[in-house]
Amino acid sequence: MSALRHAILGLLARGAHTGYAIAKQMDRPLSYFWQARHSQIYPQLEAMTRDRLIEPTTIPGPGPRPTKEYRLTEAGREVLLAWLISPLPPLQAGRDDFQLRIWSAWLLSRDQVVALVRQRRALVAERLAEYESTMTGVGAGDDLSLDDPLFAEWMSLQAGKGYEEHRLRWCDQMLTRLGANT
Amino acid sequence: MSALRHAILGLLARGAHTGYAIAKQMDRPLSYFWQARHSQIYPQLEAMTRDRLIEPTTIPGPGPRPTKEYRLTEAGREVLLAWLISPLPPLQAGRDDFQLRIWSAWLLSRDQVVALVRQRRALVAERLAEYESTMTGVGAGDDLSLDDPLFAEWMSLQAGKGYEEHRLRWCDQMLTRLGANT
DNA sequence: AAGCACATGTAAACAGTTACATGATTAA
DNA sequence: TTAATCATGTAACTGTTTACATGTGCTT
Repeated sequence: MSALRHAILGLLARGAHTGYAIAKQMDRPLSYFWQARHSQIYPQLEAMTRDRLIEPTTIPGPGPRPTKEYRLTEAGREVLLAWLISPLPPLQAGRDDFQLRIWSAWLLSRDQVVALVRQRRALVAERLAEYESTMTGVGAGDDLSLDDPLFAEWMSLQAGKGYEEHRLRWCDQMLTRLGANT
Repeated sequence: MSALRHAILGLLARGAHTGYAIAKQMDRPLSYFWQARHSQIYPQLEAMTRDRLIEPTTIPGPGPRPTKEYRLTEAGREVLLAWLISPLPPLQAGRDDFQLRIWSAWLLSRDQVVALVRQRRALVAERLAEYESTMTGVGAGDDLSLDDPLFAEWMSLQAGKGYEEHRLRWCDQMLTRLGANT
């Protein structure tokens, strides 16, 4: 199951959409959602229909081909739910599976969301510790010369560490909002 | 010119490396650098050699095939520098061109780094404004029910907004360190 | 009448992952 | 002697982008 499938399932769980509407949501990268072009989405909708995760109904619309509105099948909803509560993959660069799951967190119970965020928090804390131990080896930033490769590395590490700190704070904020202690 | 090429050029600007050493650096995602597997790197090194951006010298080493150490050519250095000072592409999801450039910022003058970070800051500030205007439409988070899709959207938007705030703070920190006012 | 948003698709190229394949050197 | 690390490559597959292709309905 690819991330794109999960993104589409997450969108359709909120209601029926045409391929065009899905493509429009995924075309602009705001709100931390998945990004994809319509040329990727239309074939994927075909494949998901074949796999009985979604089903189309033809509705009136413009253009040379029939306009189709897709909705989740029961199997589709089950696949989405199973993915939401499966163990998180390790942190990786680029596209973020966890962030995609959060978009569908409204389908889960409070306890399930808390468990998901706690898993995330553990992974982020681990990564943050790696950053901190790496950074003791690089130096203080103020002591480094601008034309020293270590200065550039320090800048990169500052960015990476700040990023993980943000993600950790977010987890803690959400756990507080959910009424769970960190 | 693909991002992978720029990543390899940035690494080789710091000194000669074997394909294996490059692959090792790029295999672990720490320090905000580019991620790639050796299966992507070896063919790319071939292609870059053909394009005269890098050149190999055979050195003694283990295994059935010759061990090659690559270094930048003058043309390679020029391509790297030209990329570093070219206008930043728009913010996109996933892999981050700017973060990759920062890794090679030690090759630039103070003024060039300041210009680069200011460009970034402008793009991030623009995005942050988009987040803020979107979030007024969603609501307060505390008022929303956990099983409301808007609650999940609020969580996503909180994460995205916090991310942009982090990037903005990073720009300001770096500009201060560089002795430039925001 | 021109231009834009709606709407769906395909083709070709490029990027990236996983798995296969080989073998020397070094340390436990 | 067994295992890890060094070292380089290819093949098959999956994912993503860019460009091509078509035509309606609404607004200016």
